[in-house]
Amino acid sequence: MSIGESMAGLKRTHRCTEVSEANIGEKVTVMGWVQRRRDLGGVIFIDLRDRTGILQIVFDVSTMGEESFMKAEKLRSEYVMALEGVVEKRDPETVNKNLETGTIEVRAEQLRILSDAETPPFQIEEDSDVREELRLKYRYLDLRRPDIQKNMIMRHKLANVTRNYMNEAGFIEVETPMLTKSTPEGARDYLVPSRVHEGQFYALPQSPQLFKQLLMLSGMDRYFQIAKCFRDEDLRADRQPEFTQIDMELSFVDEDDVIAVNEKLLKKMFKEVLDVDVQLPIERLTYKEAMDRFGSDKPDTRFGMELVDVSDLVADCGFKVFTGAVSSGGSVRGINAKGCGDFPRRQIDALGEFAQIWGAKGMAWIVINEDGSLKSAITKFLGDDVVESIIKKMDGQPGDLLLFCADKNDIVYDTLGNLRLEVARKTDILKKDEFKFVWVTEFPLFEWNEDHKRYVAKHHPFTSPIEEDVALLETSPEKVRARAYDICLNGNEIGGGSIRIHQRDLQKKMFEALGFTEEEAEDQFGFLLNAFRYGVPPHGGLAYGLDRIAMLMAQADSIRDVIAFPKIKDASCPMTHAPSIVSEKQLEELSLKVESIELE
RNA sequence: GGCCCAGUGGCUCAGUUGGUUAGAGCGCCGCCCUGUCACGGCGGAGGUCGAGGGUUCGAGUCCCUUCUGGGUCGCCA
Repeated sequence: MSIGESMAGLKRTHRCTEVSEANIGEKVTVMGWVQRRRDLGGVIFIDLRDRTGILQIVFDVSTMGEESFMKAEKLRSEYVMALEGVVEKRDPETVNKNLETGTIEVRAEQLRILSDAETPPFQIEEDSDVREELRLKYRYLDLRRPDIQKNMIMRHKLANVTRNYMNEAGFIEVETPMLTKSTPEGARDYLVPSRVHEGQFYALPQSPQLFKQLLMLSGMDRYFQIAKCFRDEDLRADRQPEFTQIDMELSFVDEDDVIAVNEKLLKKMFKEVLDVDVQLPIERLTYKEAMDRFGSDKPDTRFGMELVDVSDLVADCGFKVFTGAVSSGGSVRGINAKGCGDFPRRQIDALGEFAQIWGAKGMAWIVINEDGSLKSAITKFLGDDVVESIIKKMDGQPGDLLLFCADKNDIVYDTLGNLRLEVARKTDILKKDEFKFVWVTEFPLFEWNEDHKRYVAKHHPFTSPIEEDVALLETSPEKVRARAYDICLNGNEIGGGSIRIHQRDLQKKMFEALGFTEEEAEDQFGFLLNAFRYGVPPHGGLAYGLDRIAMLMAQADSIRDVIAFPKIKDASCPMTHAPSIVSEKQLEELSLKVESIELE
């Protein structure tokens, strides 16, 4: 039979670690969970836990009487108790330096067991290495663990700092609809059937994009929202189907204005949440620079190992793989893995296999031995002069490992960009407590989609092209640069935005370039085009992935560690078992029929 | 959808070239213990080795299939 005493007549006076030496001699009432029990016979120590930490309670048979003591003997892990007692200073030899409250303890006078508890399926403790499957099934217990609670509190601070800053900076928080219109462009939508409109569907927002633009048109001037967003795509360690954006939009601004506001926000966030100083201004790279130097549009700038273009050096050498790549419009580039010349052959081969994930047909390499001699399968094809010039250009020193990729440019970038990260991981040079920001600007406006055989917007269709490139919209769309910018932190895209199109004609031209017919544009975005007839301020904005920022701040490996109730890989919830089948009656009301389901 | 990794008491793991009755630590239960804080001591319970099939005299171990979870590529305007 379960125990569950009333707390009537008791009022909590302190949270666990709010009790301090200042309270010595006072009677206090504390409540919480039993973290640990140390039963020594005539005296029992209980570590009482709440979200603030641990407080030691002493039950002493000689001072509290047999009957009360017998109740204390029943206490077990995770029981919920209320306790009245007197705060005492501990003897010097019994001080626990590991506890915030280690110099005091509470001598129990009256105990109530508010709730008993079954033994939890895993121990509630910090740095638990229980498998995540189980943790998520019992997430409500997992959330009792101090490190996850710390993450939740940190996330709260992050949101709170953001709200305060945005308010001070003149932003108004406006809620936008969760039930909205499906737009096939972009990620898959989560659809919500309408009961009233038979056969029709709402979509959950992928972002408040169109609404925030309309709010600018409405004269809100500066809007922000901490907004839930939804995308029905496959999950990753840093991707959930529902996630939170810090979303903002500003009127009468250019790129520099948006960046200035956000640099101050980032500085404040990291100062107030982590006490980390972000140096302003944050470095800016154009997309082209980012790709040329780091092989990535979200470069990790915590370390060098930048890409070096050696195409001109090898264009006429005797190695067909290299000359072929150059003559067909691609390139040959390399990275210098400093001090990795001692990698065993097996590890170099593993890097070669890794390179193939990114589409490279192979990976050439040169080891510069400590005595200056070379080990490589390709030097004999290149010729001494070429090898020497390559090593010079790449600053090859004894003990270095040079890695090369020769292919079409996008494959070279992808391969070397990822090899660069892989080598960094293998050599353990990435420090999670180092925070390196970088803006990446001037993204291409479009990218070619091979499946659909047309250009698609790289950011979204409302992104303004750079003015001098507008003429290229009809002739060579691939060359048009966008007034778009991403903010990256340690190789993660944590936010992105753009200056939007505010001219109706240009917006129409954009839809044309994307292959929309006038009817399609009208059907999907008619309300926006229509709104644009009525006076639009130039505007732009940005949206952060709040979960990702929280993850990096918490130095967590997964976004799930900073989300209270995350979904797992197949987008289901192991605790609630959502999604689930619904009753015939519910389907009927929605005029829906499920054609076939696999029976369990 | 592809590839890679993992699955052995409640938890975390070990388990040799296939060989007796599958082990450890933590947790749990009982008894003892008045200054512990990873309390200690003594005793105890707890396992269809993810599931199914196959090879074999014999399978936790080898093979096939499958399930579950993680990572990743595709995908994510």
